[in-house]
Amino acid sequence: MNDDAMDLRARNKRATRDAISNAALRLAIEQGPSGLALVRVQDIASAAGVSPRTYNNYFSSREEAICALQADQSRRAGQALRARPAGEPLEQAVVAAMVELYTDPEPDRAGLRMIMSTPELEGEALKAFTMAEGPLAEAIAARTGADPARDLFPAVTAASVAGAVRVAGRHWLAPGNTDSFAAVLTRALSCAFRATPS
Amino acid sequence: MNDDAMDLRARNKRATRDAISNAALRLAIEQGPSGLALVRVQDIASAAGVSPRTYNNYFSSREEAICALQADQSRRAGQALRARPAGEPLEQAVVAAMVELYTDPEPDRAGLRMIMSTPELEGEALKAFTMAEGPLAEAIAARTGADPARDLFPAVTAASVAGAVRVAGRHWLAPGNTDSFAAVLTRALSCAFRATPS
DNA sequence: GCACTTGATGCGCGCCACGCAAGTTTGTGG
DNA sequence: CCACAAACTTGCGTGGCGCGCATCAAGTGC
Repeated sequence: MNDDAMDLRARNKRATRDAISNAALRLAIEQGPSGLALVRVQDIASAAGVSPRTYNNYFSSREEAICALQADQSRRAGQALRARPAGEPLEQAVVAAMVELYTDPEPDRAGLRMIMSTPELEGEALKAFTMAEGPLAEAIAARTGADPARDLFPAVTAASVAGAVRVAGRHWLAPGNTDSFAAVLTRALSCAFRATPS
Repeated sequence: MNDDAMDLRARNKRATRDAISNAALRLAIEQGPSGLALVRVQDIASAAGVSPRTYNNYFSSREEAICALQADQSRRAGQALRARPAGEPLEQAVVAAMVELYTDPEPDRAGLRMIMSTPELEGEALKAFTMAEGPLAEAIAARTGADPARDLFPAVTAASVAGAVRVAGRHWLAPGNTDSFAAVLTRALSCAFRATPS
């Protein structure tokens, strides 16, 4: 995962991929949620210094390219939870892991707003956040000794957590909100674990 | 919502829409998750007895057409919960509502498998299930007297419930499973409300 | 160095979403 | 009963896009 842990080929690949998704997100933000159709594949490719055909080797749709960074972050949810001390209670560990994962650094409002409140991106955005569920469920199962094949608890909890992250994002973007994302996220996760009014 | 509660125009529109989404889902199932690319817009349209252009007036992608029935079902989640007696405890009401909504009739294995385990449909499928969250959150807020603008609890709970439904579907489709969907769904929802190993 | 693997690019094809402008059906008021 | 207006369907044309295929260039292991 660290750069010097892979060969030149892999590093170049990752670099191009990052360049493309960064360019895609940046251009999308520039046009805003309403002008997404104006962001052409050609624009993304040339902004990333790459041919349109190459762009297409990495992503098979503009939506996927735009949401790729968010998806990559979500993929790290499992490892974030595993990084917590083994003795820590589940809820506490999950909250700490998610707060660390999603608030380092504090998310970019424009980017998150672009992803979360553009209708054409809704499907990809959901995929991006849902991407956390698999790894998270595995990490939860490992931590609690549950059997992922029989117990529904790990997968359901992972889904609840991912859902809480989404809801927290939406609430954080709402006009008039002044709290830090960490605070909102903590509140949302606490709801997910209690499922009772807070 | 009832057929005779709308004029001819509305009924015809709904009929066309249903014809298209049914045709889309049927054709997709026939080709299986691997052959989705073989289902052309032209095929869906002619199977539904409608022109390709008309198909496009109802849906803006094949994926959307295929998942439309699932999406419509999810949209009814709010009303399903509101139909429960007012005094009933939240968890009990939610479980009853979801079981009634999603197991009447028992879901079609081929259809659900098509939707839930076809990579190209992942985004639309997530949208379809997530579509339940908004109405559900409103119904939960109404039932508990929470303020949707300030309290995260309704939205987070709705997201947990929708997630549990998805997880239940995946588990129910898993090879070797013999339980009824109602049973799996009940178990999943109970996990969502407790967030502790069952 | 040299053969081999892997990624980047150009080209071309089939498909698709959608604006536009008829043509056709449905609902309404005289 | 009829004409008119609103709404739906359809055909056509256009701009993009996803992707297979063949080729070229860069990186890798011996």
